[in-house]
Amino acid sequence: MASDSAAPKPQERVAASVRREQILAAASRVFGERGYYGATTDLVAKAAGISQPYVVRMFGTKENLFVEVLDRALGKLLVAFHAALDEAASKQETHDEMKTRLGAAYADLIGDRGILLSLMQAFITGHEPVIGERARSGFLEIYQLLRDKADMDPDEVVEFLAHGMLFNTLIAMRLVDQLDADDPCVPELLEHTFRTKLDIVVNTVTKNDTTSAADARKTA
Amino acid sequence: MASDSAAPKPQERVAASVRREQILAAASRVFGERGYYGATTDLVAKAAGISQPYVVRMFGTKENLFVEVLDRALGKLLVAFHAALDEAASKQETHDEMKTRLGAAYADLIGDRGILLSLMQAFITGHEPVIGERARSGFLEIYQLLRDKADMDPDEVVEFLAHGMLFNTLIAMRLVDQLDADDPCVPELLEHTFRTKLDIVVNTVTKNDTTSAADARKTA
DNA sequence: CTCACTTGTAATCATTCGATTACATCAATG
DNA sequence: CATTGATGTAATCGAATGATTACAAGTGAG
Repeated sequence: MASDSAAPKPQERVAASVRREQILAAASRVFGERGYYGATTDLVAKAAGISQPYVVRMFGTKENLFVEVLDRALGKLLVAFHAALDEAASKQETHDEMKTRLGAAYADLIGDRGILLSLMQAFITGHEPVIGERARSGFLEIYQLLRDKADMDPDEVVEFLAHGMLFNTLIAMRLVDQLDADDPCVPELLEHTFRTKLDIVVNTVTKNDTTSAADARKTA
Repeated sequence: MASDSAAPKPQERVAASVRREQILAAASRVFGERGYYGATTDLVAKAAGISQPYVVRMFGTKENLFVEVLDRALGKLLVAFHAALDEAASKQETHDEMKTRLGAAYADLIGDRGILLSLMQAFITGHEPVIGERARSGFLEIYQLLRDKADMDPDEVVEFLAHGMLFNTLIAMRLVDQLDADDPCVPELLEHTFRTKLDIVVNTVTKNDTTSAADARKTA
């Protein structure tokens, strides 16, 4: 214990632009898991493997950091949808095929953990002036994309969004790592919600947790 | 300032059982609006018109209070669904009529503000051991009720739950008091989501806010 | 080499928050 | 009336948290 003189501190210096991305990735996970209030700048710092003051200095305030995470998440979602639409158009798919493709694109976002959960956390923080405003405008942006670029009528869009919100909620609720519970309802509900994407969801969400990055660093 | 001798303190004593209900009602609003972490025992106390230590002594911990709010909300939801099912059965309604009735019962819960939002806040706090466990079991309880007592097959239940989650999300996002915004998408999205219940949602959610009870007390 | 800039942290501060303690005040009961 | 329990708060405490300051150490240009 006291004779631990081996590695006093690796102290590897990294370009600020790289650190910024690392912090945003860590913040996405932490905010997605604990929400705006429940997440602390120190948790983000530990998840990113750096000190808490660095996080604050890089983004000024916790609110700024959250907004940046939110903007990134929205951007990735919109890019994924645009890509799916382009793909569907290039293959001259039917309307239903395109909708399936959009749903798959949404589900695949789970691979980049934190995106959907950060969005969800932002949505239910509507009472915060800055965050709420950004969340609302972002949601409307998604709505308009689906309606205009995907030629969906309002009812179809609502349907699509509704399933997306259930998707997010079940993941946030952590029902996905209760697949082996004694209640047979769990797999039934999950299978009928996630369909062909269930394996992706379970495999990406069950693995790791918020503190994995910090733990790995400490262990190493 | 110093000559203020008019009303030093009304100090009306109320039975603890009544206070308990007042606190739970206030907590339901505060937790529903700000979530588990964002809500403070002092905000709840102010909304209930009492002191912060009283809130803590009555429920022991903030977590206990939240769980009790969650249990109440779940109970009210289940009661509302059971009532709707009984009503549908007594009138020998069709399957679709019953589903419409269930949807209406859900929407009417908005009248008791905080219920749906507290539930939603609990759902996305799945990482908290105690709250998460209760949220998951409650969600499964709802699922089973709809599947077994309402004779819905899993796909129908998922469909129903999905729309419920979008419902909750739009309210939490505060899109409902943006009806008069310049973006014509807002009324379109809201109308296609809330249908005939839009007026109820707008009228109950737009009015008042968390601090209304405390403000009224102070003003009086 | 040296100077200036970048990257990074330890230490600390002021606030906030949940919780505890001690105390006050009202009401019922004998 | 006096006693006792219920109702309620002021004061305060310790821990957590976002933010600030001061400082250390690496890096590249001239």
